[in-house]
Amino acid sequence: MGATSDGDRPWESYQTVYTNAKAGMDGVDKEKVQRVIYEMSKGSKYFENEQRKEAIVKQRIERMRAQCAKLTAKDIAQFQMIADKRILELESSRDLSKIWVHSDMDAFYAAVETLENPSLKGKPLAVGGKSMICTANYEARKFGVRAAMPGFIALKLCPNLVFVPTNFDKYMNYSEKTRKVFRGYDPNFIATSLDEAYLNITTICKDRCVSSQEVAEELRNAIYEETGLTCSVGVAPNRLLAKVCSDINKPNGQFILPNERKAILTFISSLPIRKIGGIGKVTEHILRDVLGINTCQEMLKKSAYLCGLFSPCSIDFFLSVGLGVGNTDTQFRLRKSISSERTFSSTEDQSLIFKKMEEIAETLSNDMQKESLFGRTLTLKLKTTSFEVKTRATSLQKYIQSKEDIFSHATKLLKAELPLSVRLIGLRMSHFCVGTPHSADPMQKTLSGFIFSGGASSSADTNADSLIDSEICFSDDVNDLPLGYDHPEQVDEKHLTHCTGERNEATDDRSVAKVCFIYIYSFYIEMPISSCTQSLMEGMDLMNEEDKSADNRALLSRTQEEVVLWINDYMCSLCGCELPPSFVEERQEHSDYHLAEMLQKESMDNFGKPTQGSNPVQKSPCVGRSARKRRNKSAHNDGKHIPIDCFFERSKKVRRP
DNA sequence: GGGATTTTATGAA
DNA sequence: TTCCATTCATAAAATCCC
Repeated sequence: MGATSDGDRPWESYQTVYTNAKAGMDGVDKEKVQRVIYEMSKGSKYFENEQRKEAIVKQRIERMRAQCAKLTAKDIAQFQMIADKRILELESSRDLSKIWVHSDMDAFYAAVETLENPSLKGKPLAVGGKSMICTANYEARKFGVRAAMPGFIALKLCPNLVFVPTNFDKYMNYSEKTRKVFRGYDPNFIATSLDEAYLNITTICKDRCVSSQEVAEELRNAIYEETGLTCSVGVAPNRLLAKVCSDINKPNGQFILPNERKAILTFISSLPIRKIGGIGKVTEHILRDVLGINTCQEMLKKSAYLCGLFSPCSIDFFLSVGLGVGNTDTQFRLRKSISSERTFSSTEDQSLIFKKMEEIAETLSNDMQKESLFGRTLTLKLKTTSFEVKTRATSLQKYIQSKEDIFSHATKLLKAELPLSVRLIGLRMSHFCVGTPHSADPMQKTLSGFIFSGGASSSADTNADSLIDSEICFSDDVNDLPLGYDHPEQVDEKHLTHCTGERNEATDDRSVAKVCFIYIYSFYIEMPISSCTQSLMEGMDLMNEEDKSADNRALLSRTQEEVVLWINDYMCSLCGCELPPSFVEERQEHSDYHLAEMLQKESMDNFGKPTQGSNPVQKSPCVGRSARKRRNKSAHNDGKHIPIDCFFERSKKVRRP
């Protein structure tokens, strides 16, 4: 098959992400672009690695073809039944009641640069460096220049190309202006990047009795008035389709897909699969070369084969694409990892490699401090001189954040890989502990909620484990310990005996919670436990017996009331942090955070005792978790959500009919 | 053997 | 003359460990 014309036109087989057509590239001489990219790349280490990866994909395609060929008529009939059943289920989940908008700024970074420097107007412009371009304006796109293309190739395609370095502060500033406008149409809008967002305009349309077309026009005008920049929008009954629609009349245009099943199916029928978010170079290649699928509608025609080849998750995604069914609810995602990586000229010099890694550890640590994040899984990423990517990960006993901790654990990972010739080093932290609004675990009990609601959760989780599983944990840094203690173990022991009399296996979660609360309280106000234990313990015990003394009521209400006021029902009055109304748990936790802050401040006022160092609350008292196994790891996956980018080959252990 | 963790691959902006 | 980024999410496969 494929290897036909490689002799005459070798560039035709060299496909990269940026050889795919994008908005504004209609009149481009694709063959010329492809040839230039090939000529510039040929023979490089990068090129060789791309060929290696391409060969792996080809093998995969061959494997899948063989798998298809083995299917008997009976197999296919069986898979067709499974597919039809799933199609019916997905069809019945079709929701046409919502109106979604996808807004996408036109050549955002380039447009901002031109707005601030009008002399750039009309010139082909690329934002980014010599090694990589972030965005190209429409003048540059006529030459085949586009995002994710290395600068030196772009310059070859367009010798008059003007380069402007990126300036993210500037883009963030303009992005915030657009978000101000979005908020007026949907306070819970979903921002997916600096220049893209999804808005649910169902309510706006209904309340104001206007069509989605009018709202879309108004929105684009409002964005232009606020920023001086143009955007394109797509309107559709779900996010998957809205995203496709926003690309149709780019730039400075809009496309409305009505909320009618027939219109959607017509729209989908001829739509190339590559237009769908989540289907990239490899998936397109596989679907085309294995099953001959080019359009979304063909997903349904080949549904039996899809069921025979892919995982349930991928099948759901592909069939949804065929039906034009997509997500219609507003769901918020919390950060799951944070990373930093740098590319440099290849080196084998080990002292230099460690020096680079130390710099990255510092950057990462600083970024984590900005968001008060502590993580327990550290991943080292290496890209060798031959462009091969390796990752090495380790999960730790405690949560870390400091540069020293990150660097020392990364060093262990790196040492095992030496000797090495690398061009990139990266570090990533994940598995965060709670402590700030942005790192909240949705399953996490809130501090006040846990203590004052009696602590016990639904059913099984009613012993001291809940504290460990809830990831309330403490620093093992001697400097962070309460006065009079110098070892974390000593603290645990002293606290438990001091507060409960003796360490008791039968300790219920409520008393553990009390101990924990007193610990945290004493920790925050930096006072010996003995000075604050008595009254607090009494207070909580009395409350338990429903004693309604004024003091206890005060303590209770202080903890349960909303400490935070939400401006416009969106922004925290105390710190400006933004949390939409639907972030119920996160808001409660955020409130707890400020409560702890207030308790600390109050204690300073009362006792006139200055705190040492920076704000202890800010320090997020974490770290030091028991080695015990975690349970209910993925409890929040309800199985209904279809991730947009799950489309992998079905594993070997696939069930046969 | 099965759950947890690690590694690789894909995709998006 | 040089010569292909960074950050994040997620799924599947591979491996580890009890």
